[in-house]
Amino acid sequence: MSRADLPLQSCSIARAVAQVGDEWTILILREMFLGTRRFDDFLRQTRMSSHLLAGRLKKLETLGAIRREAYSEHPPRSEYRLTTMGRDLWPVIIALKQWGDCWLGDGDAPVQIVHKGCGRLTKPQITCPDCGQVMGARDAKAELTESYERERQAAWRHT
Amino acid sequence: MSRADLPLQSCSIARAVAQVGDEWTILILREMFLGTRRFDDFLRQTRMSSHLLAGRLKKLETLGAIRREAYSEHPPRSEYRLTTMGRDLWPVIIALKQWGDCWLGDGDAPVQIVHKGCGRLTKPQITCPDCGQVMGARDAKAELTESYERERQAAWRHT
DNA sequence: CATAGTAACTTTAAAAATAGAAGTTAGTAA
DNA sequence: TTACTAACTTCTATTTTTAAAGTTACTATG
Repeated sequence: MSRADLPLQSCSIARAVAQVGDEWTILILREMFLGTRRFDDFLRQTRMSSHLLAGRLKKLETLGAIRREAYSEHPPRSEYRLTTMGRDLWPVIIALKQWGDCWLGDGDAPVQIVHKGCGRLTKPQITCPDCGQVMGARDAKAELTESYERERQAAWRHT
Repeated sequence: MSRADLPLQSCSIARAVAQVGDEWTILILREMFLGTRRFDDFLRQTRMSSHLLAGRLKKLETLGAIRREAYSEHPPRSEYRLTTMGRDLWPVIIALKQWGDCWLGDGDAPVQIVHKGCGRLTKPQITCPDCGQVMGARDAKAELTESYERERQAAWRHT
């Protein structure tokens, strides 16, 4: 299967990955959350090629995760901003950051998060909304819908 | 800059992305969290090419996120299992899943999460460990270390 | 007014990664 | 003996990415 078919899968992770699961898109999102809005600033901060940046921005815009807004007509200039859909990717970026800080870091994390609500430096964590406890991989069990279960077993059978 | 240079960046997100920020690695991790352990099962469930799967598993093993364990000597057969480092990527997968379910889903999520602690279906959320409140992008402010700030401003100047 | 500079891209060509198929190794099962 | 499985590796065609140069539409400087 090629990556082009990922959006068609019934797994929502596969679909998410098809849209934002590549190196450069994630770096663009990082920049967005750091406040970068302009083409050349994305270029400078990520050092990706302009060709790719243009393509990725277009893809994110088509998807609806960012929107382009003109800040000058003459000459034509525009900014890119996150939509609600795009802002909802924050947990993904934060999760990557924390993992990177923890397992690949060399000393201090270059970026720290301040919780505006309480004003403190914080390391956001995943919790269960029902009982409030912190959650990790071992506290969770995946439950598949019947149809998804069938789909996965079908893959097992005939190849 | 090419993707090969990502691991050298001082940003921990860039470093994380260099290791696990590609389509197929994320799908492999999804399978790991669903309990898949064997080469051919990864192949069947992700439908990636065996060439790529072999490469990605090797990379994850070298990194230390998974380990290979023989479950038979004759014939030689092995399983892949998450290490603690690998299990710590759970929040990344969960964040992608929730975003996918919310923004790209068509009806029911194919996978649901049960919190073993309280036994309930749950949608894990990000909270501030200090005050306990749920957090989103708008509740957070990024604070850069001085050296990282300087590094970013240097990119701005001379090109 | 000519030259330099900036922002936001697009085009091109060469290099690298991927996809799909076929092949390999070391067995077990009919 | 033939078929089949698990876990890969090799091969080639196609696609994607990289890096560099070019384009468009201006503004600023001497």
